[in-house]
Amino acid sequence: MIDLRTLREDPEAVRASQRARGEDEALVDALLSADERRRSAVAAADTLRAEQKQLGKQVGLARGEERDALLTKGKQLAADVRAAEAAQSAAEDELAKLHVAVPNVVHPDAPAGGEDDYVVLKEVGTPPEFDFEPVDHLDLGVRLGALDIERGAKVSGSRFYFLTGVGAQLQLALLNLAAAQATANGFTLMIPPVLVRPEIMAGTGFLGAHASEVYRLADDDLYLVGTSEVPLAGYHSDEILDLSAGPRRYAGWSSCFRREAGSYGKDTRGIIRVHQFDKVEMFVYCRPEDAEAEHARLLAWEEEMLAKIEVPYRVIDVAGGDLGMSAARKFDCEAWVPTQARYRELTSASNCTTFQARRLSVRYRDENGRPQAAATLNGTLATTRWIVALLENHQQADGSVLVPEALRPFLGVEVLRPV
RNA sequence: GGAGGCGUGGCAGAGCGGCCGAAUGCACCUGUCUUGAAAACAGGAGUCCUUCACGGGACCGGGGGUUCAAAUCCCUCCGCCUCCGCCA
Repeated sequence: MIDLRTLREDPEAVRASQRARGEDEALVDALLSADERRRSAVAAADTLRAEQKQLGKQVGLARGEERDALLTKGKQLAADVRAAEAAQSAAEDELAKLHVAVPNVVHPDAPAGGEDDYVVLKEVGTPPEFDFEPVDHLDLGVRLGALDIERGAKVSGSRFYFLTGVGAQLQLALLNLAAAQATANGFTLMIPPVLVRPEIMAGTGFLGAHASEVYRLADDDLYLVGTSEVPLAGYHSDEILDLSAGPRRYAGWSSCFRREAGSYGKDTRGIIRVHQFDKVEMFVYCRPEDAEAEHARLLAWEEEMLAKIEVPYRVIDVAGGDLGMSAARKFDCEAWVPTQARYRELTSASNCTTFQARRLSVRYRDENGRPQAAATLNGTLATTRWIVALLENHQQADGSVLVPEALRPFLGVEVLRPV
């Protein structure tokens, strides 16, 4: 949820944000007027309640005729209060409905526009030159005995796969490398639940426009998470955190589940886009004034990981229309995929400012001891998809794949060879 | 799956339908005392909404009901705990 105080003070900023996202500006004014109506409804109901409270005290003391008269008056007041409360609650519902529909206010420096309007912030490394025809990650994976898509489909359907032998080991090595880096940087490693309650899923902003992306277990009214961001954001919900010592940093290791609804025909080959994958994700709670600096740190940590697996990549500043509901700004790192001759997303670092925290009621005490909404951020350290970039960029003519130096201690071998 | 119990402030734990935002203890903060600390004593201290402010209102798991009036009575949902069974 956006901050209504900020909205009242500077509605134009929110309108500008809606424009940057390519969304409806009128929503802003509808929200403003709903806010106004709610506040007057609250004031009216408060006044009546105060009156009723006073009267109630008198009834307790009165006797005889006086008491009867007061009771009659009380009945009338009770009806008035009931009506005023109904009006208040209607106004509150209407406000809430509009409130949750407004996405986070886009950072003023984020590019406006849609998916293709990103800005490239930098490119690191150069795409490898092969003196042979490079093979894609699926063929490589099959030859290495690392990947079995056919049986994945047999057992679970399309977009499912088995990581087999060295494939499974490779993923563990990647995730362990990520977990080790996170731990070394002061993150608390977490293995969270991957099924969450509706209010947690809603609080993270995934039940809005992206609701169809989320698996739901109807019988139990639980949702399968698409990222450990969800349980980690819920971890401190309804709490007042002590952030005086700095940000709280968590690294969540979990399986992630995505329905990939509406992506028919996209990335159908291999493990680029799948229903289930594993990920180590950084998640941070901090004071709002520290969020932007923390966002830069998350990006730096992602780049540190990419450097360790030695693949060329670029960093993009994602445009407003492609941000998702909760993010104010998002930096993606995209690795070079040789057989596609283009960059593909490997990491994503979002600054959600106070948007998620306000929904989930995560607060901290400011220097005056007042509770305030905290800021939350998240960023990727490693996922199953990284295997794609790793295999393709480090392949050799004989079908073997060189293991990057940093990964060797975790994998135990220097080269993966065809079986 | 079956049986039972419980949900009150940071924690523990009281609470005849009106005088209960709520006793008491612990923890906490501020003073006094002390060279300093401890102890003792005095005081303070929840969250949310609303208001420029004074103030007003809401919150005793959630929702609904009874009543002039509900932490207290009724219904319902949710959560937690214990025991038995089953599974791993």
